[in-house]
Amino acid sequence: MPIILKVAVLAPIPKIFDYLPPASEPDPSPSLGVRVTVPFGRKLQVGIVLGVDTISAVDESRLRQAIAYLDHEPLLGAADLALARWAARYYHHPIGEVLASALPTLLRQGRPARVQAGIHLRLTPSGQTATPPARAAKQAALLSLLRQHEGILTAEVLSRLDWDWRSPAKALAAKGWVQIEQAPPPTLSGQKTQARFELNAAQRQAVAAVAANLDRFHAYLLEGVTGSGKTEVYLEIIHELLALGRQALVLLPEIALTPQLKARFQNRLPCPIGVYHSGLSPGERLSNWLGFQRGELPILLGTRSAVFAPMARPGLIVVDEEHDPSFKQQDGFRFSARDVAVARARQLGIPIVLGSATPALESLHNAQQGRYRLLYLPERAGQAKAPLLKLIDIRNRPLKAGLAPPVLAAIEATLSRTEQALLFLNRRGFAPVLICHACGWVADCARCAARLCLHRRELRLCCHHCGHTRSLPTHCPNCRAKDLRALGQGTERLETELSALFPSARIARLDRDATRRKGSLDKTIAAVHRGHVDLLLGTQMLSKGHHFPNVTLAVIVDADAGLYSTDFRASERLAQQVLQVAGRAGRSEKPGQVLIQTRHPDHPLLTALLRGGYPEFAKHALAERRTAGLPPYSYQALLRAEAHQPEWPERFLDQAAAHARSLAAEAVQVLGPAPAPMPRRAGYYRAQLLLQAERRPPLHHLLDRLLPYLATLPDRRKVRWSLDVDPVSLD
DNA sequence: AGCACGCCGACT
DNA sequence: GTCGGCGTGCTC
Repeated sequence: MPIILKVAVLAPIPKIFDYLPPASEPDPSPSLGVRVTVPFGRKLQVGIVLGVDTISAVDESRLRQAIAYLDHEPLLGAADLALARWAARYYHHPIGEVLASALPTLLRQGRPARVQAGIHLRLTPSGQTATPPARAAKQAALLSLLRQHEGILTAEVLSRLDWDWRSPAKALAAKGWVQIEQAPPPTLSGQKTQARFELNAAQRQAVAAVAANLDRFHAYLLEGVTGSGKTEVYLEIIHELLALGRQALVLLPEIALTPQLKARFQNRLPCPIGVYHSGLSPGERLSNWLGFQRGELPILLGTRSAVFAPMARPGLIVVDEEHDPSFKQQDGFRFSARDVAVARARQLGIPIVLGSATPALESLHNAQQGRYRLLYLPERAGQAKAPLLKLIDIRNRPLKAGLAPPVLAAIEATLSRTEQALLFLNRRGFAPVLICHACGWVADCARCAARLCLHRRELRLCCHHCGHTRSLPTHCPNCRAKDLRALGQGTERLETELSALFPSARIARLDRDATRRKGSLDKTIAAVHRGHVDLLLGTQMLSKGHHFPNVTLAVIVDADAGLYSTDFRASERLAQQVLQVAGRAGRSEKPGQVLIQTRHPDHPLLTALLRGGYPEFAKHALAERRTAGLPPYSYQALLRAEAHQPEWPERFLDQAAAHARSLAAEAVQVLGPAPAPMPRRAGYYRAQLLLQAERRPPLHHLLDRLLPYLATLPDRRKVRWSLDVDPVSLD
């Protein structure tokens, strides 16, 4: 009887391939989940052994022999493989790519599952007194860094440098000024943990609810306004789990949030804490992934790719800021880390806590349906008072810097109390439109159906969709007139105009442009904390995570874009952003005020938000969704296609739609195809087909049969197409 | 995804 | 007469 390996090659091929075991291995039958190198076409590939069998559908003469196993012990256990299979099926995505996203890059490339000792640099005595070489700037920089860091640069510090330190280090070593050493594996630092926090009644209840059921799957939605102490609840539950010897996986939407959460965890929990996100060096990612997989690290804090990290002793999954759209991957394998996390917890039989001040409407609906248990934290912990929301009707008001008189007065008053104000404007750049006042010409992107945005400091026009930039014209390319005008307002313009209105105020801006330089984000935030900033303005970067205790006024400069958008989720995002920004204000004993500028002060969603906060908003928004038959009252899948030729995407989707309609009972609506909301991007014409159903099974059943059909369409090669199950954005 | 094979235009 | 364009199809 031959032994046949069922191998998922780590490539986007929706197939499992059969191989004969490697010749070199004494034991031909490996554990499932080990990596194996196999000849694949003309190249070698890394794959995962998903099964061992004695028969193959492929003729035995065509089977090739695997080269070698890469692991003695499987990297992915039965549960991890089952999760990958589930995700591949649910998202209709090739299992090989699902598995690839479950592994750190080094393992994906076939490198050994071993933690490499990190390299560190040590200053030698002669190096301490050496004069830095004048002609080698990098060497001199390393020397001065070493002197700043008490003579030692660890692998962690070195990996954060954005220049190549290796050859200068070698040069310094050759001079005898520096020693290059292999660091021992990181050891447990002597932990001094803070006393446990005094929980309030709601927090205690939440902890008790979860702690009572640590041995089985249950999903909890922890809804608590900013400052109500959600983190303390996580910490307390994890504390209990650690006592049981179990592990916790904590997911965050963004890399930027990991350092502060790690610091809070470190302060309170007497154990090492691993971090896993794409900002780490490949070596660090590998070592933390392996540490968690082997059970040496009790806690792993990571972004969405961490959801697949194997757990040696599963205890708990936490998804913090669960409403955040960043949990949905927006290309390739389009999974929702939040939803995969729930599936994973269910499969492992452990609890999962989804935390947010502003839960996704999907999650609230799940709670209402009894699928999740709602844990509510109503009050702000400590003495902090909830900020007061107020709508500012800007219709027919004279605006300065885009701000109405009452807003300007509030800023003035805040400054005079030497408190800080925060302004949220979700549009970077100086102005979103450049128009010729003489002939009406508008600066358009050549490759997108979009306007170019004016960036005045750089004297450039930029496309925010494809990254294309060009220099700012001095006169109209159409009529040669010199009267080009900037329409609309971005953060750069707001900053300029604010500094004219408040000349003595110290103003800082937080957006992608202002924080492009490494470390400048931290610098700005530190300056705000030290009170060196009076007015802080920026995009959604502001609304994430950071606490600014002396901010007592927050201004939402433009709420209207979120109210009348083609995207049905825009208002949900607006409400979430308003409250997240509001959460930055008045955190300590100082009450905060939030002013929301709008031309629609009677809009029912805004008035609901003001009347009863997020819960009231959510009630109305959910009612709207139910009436319109939109998620969470229906389920969607979006088939997208794009091509350089304008007619191809729709032609391809027409065929897809025709087939879908022939397959679909009335249980699934086939909507479209239609041009995408942005019909051209980066030179590609884009169209989409929306499939919607009241229940999931018929939708997935349809997809199961539609996708193989698409693979046979001759026109599929004319387009780039992708399927997005549970899309969060329909563009 | 790679990577070949394969059949039609501008060059030594 | 060849080099090379990217359309088509396969990878156990």
